[in-house]
Amino acid sequence: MIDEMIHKLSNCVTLSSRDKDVLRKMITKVVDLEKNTNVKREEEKPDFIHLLMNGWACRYKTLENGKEYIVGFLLPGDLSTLNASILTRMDHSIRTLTRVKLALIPQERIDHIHLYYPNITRAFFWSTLLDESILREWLVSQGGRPAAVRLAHLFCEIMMRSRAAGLTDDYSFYMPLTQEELGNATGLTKVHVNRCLRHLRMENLIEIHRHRVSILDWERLQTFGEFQTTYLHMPRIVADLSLQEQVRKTG
Amino acid sequence: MIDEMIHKLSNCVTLSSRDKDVLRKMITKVVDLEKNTNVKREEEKPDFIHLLMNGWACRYKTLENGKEYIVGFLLPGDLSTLNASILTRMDHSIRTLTRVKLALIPQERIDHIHLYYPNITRAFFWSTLLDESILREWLVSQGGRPAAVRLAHLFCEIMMRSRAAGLTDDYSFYMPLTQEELGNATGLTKVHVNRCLRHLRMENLIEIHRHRVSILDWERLQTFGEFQTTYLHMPRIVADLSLQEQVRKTG
DNA sequence: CGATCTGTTGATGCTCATCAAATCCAGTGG
DNA sequence: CCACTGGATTTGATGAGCATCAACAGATCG
Repeated sequence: MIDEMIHKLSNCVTLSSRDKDVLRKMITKVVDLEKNTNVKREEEKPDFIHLLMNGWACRYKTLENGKEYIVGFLLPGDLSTLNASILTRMDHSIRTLTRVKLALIPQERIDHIHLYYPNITRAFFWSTLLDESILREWLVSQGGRPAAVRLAHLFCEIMMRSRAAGLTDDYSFYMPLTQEELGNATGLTKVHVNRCLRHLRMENLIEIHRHRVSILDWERLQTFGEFQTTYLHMPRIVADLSLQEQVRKTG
Repeated sequence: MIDEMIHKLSNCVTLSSRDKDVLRKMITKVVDLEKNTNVKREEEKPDFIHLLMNGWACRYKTLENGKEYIVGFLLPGDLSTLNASILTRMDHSIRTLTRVKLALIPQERIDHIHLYYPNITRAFFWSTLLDESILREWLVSQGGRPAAVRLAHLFCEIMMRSRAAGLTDDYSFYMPLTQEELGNATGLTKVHVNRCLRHLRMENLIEIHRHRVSILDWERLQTFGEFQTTYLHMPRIVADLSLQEQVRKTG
C-alpha cells in the first residue's frame, strides 16, 4: 500500500519491519482526487502532511501574467508538505495531474515519529534534502542548458525516480503529462517542447507512446542530457541501473 | 559575534537568552578565508556545519561546458550544510565571494541541540525550508521572467535578506558581486546584465556605487520585479519595511 | 458523433548570446 | 605622484534560440 515510499526511503536508511509498520500506521485517511484538483493553494496554511500513493501531482507557482510554472513533480511515494508545522503559509500550490490517491497524515503522527524513530526521521529529512537538491539541478538546467538537453535531462531524472519508487523495472516509465505541462516545468512553450521531442525521437534516444516514455539508449540519453546521478543521492538505484545496463550490453 | 544569525532566526521563533547562549557556544572554531576560496567541493563528503559570520559566499554547480552556475548566495548569518550528517556527498560546491570569516560547527553540537533545544531545532529547520523556498522562486524567475525583471527581483530579495540579518537599516545594501557573477546567478551573460542594470538606473529604480546598491523607490522596484514577499517567510521584516516605507512617504 | 483537448507544422520576430573592442578603475610599484 | 597592469564595465554589431501567432490534424471523451 505504501510500498513506493518505503522503496524510496530505503535509499537513505535500512528500515526495520517495525519502522515499516510505523510508516503504515501513520496514515489515518486516504482521499481520492480527480485530475487537476488543487490540494493546497499558495498563501494557505499547510495542515496535513501528504503522501501520494497513486498518480502524479505537481508543485506550481502562478506568475503575475497568470501563467503557471511547475517547480516540481510528485510521483507515487513522494511526501509533500513535511514542513507543515513550521511554515505559516504555503509559498506554492499543489495540484493533481491525474486521478490521485492521497494519504493525509496528521502532524502529531510525524511529531511522534520524530521523538521515537530516529531512523525514519533521518529518512524524512533525507527526502526534503533530496527535494532541495532536485530544485538546484532544475535551476541550472533552466539557466544553462538548451531546450532539448533540458528535456532529456528531465527524462533521465524521472527514469531514476520511477526506479527508486519501484514503479518500473525496465527502461521505460509512465509520464502522464501533456507537452504543455512539460513546457511549464522546463520554461518552454508547448510548440518548442514538441519540436525538441521530435529531435529526441529522431536521434533514437526515446520513444513516447500513450504517456509511456521508453528510453532507447540509456547511456546516450544521459550524455546528451548532461545527466549526472549525484544530485539524486540514490547510490543504490544508480548501482542497479548501471549493472543492468552492463548486462544488456554484454549479454 | 553571531548577531546576524540570531537576528535572522528570530523571524521564526523567539529565542530565549538561554537559546542565544547555546548558539554562541556551538562555535568551536573560526577561520578566515581569502576571496574565491572553495569551502567545499561537489562530490566531497560534508563534515562541519558552516556559519558565515562575515562577507559573502555562494553555492554553485559546474556545467559540462565548464561554466559555473550560482544556485544561491550566502550572506552573513546564513548557515550552509545543516545536512552534513545525512548526505554522503555534496551535490554542489561552496566558494567565498569576498574575504570571509567562517565558523565551523561540529555535527555533535547540532545533534545535541536537536535533543535539548526544540526551539532552535525549529529555527534551523525553518532556515533550510527558507533555502528551498528561495530556490523555487529563483527557478520561476529564470524560466518565466525577462532579464531586467529577474535582476530587480534579485535585488528585492537581497534587500530583505540583508534586513533580516540586520546588515542594513535603510534602503541600501552591500553587494560584493561583479556583473559576471550576477549573470552566473541569473542565467545571463555579463554583457546583458550590464545593459539591464543601465535600464534599471535609467528608470530611477536603483543606483550602484562601489558595491553598494541603493534602492531609490522600493515600491516601484517591487512592482517592476514582480516581487512578492511571501516566499521569504519573514513576516516581521515585511512589516518593518512597509511601515518604514509609509513613514518615508507621508513625511 | 460532434466537441474539446492535445499534438504538429509553418512563418515571423524578439530577447538575449556571442564576439570584439574600447574605456574605466583599483591596486602596484617605481 | 604618476605610469603600469589586469580586471571590470561599457558599447556596438551580428546571429541563434526560442516565443508568438495561426491553422490544422489527431486523439479522447462524453
